[in-house]
Amino acid sequence: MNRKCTVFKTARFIGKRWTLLILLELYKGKSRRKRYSELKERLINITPKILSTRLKELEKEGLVEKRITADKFPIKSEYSLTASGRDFISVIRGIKKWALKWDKGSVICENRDCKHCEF
Amino acid sequence: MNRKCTVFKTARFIGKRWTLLILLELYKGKSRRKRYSELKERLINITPKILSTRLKELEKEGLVEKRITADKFPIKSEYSLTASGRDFISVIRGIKKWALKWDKGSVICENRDCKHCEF
DNA sequence: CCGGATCCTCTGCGATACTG
DNA sequence: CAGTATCGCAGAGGATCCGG
Repeated sequence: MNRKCTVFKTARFIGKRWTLLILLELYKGKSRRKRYSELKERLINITPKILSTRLKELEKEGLVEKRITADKFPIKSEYSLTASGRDFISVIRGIKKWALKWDKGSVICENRDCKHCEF
Repeated sequence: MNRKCTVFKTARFIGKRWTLLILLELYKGKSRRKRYSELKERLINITPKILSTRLKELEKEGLVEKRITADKFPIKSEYSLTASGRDFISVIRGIKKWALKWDKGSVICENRDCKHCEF
């Protein structure tokens, strides 16, 4: 396994800031589409640059699908999880399961215990 | 989930370079202990600084156990996976499984297909 | 309303040299 | 043998302004 390895790249990928949060936010609504502004509003303190960067990365990796309606104003762009994106949630669940098993469960996420996180 | 969240921290953690490789190297020998120099030799191109940094991080996170014999020369320090470290391999397997499922399986790891990786 | 473009800072990581 | 110390670069990430 080197830096070309998919597993390694995937690990680096999900290690980036906001990536998991964005996936979670899209997952919360199941397959419902979310507007860019909607995501920005919910992801407290995220900057527009990072959000658009991450969305592009996720789109490129095939976890997120973008749909634009440019025919009429205002232009809307909506994002949703693809099949692989939804499937990826199970990977995150694996991480969470491991984290909760080996202590670390006391840490809170935005004032809620990890145990009650929607993941 | 914010930057204090364990899941998020874990994700960032495994996203660091060499971390997975070190865990794999320690896993290869099952519970066998590995010397610092042994790890350095096997992990091609790793610098001593990064190796010692990662080992400290892993030790701090409780995935790796260090044992030193300083009573006689030469000083030996040996590393091995803890129970949580061994358990973490399953998380990596989850990542691999996902990666192989959604294409990406064609990428090679040090001239071997991911499918044949020991993880 | 949805981003792109810029600029700046800060950290990760690597190379090299050195030490108890 | 098992690490530190020092330097420097490149990329991640943030703030802010600009444009279709």
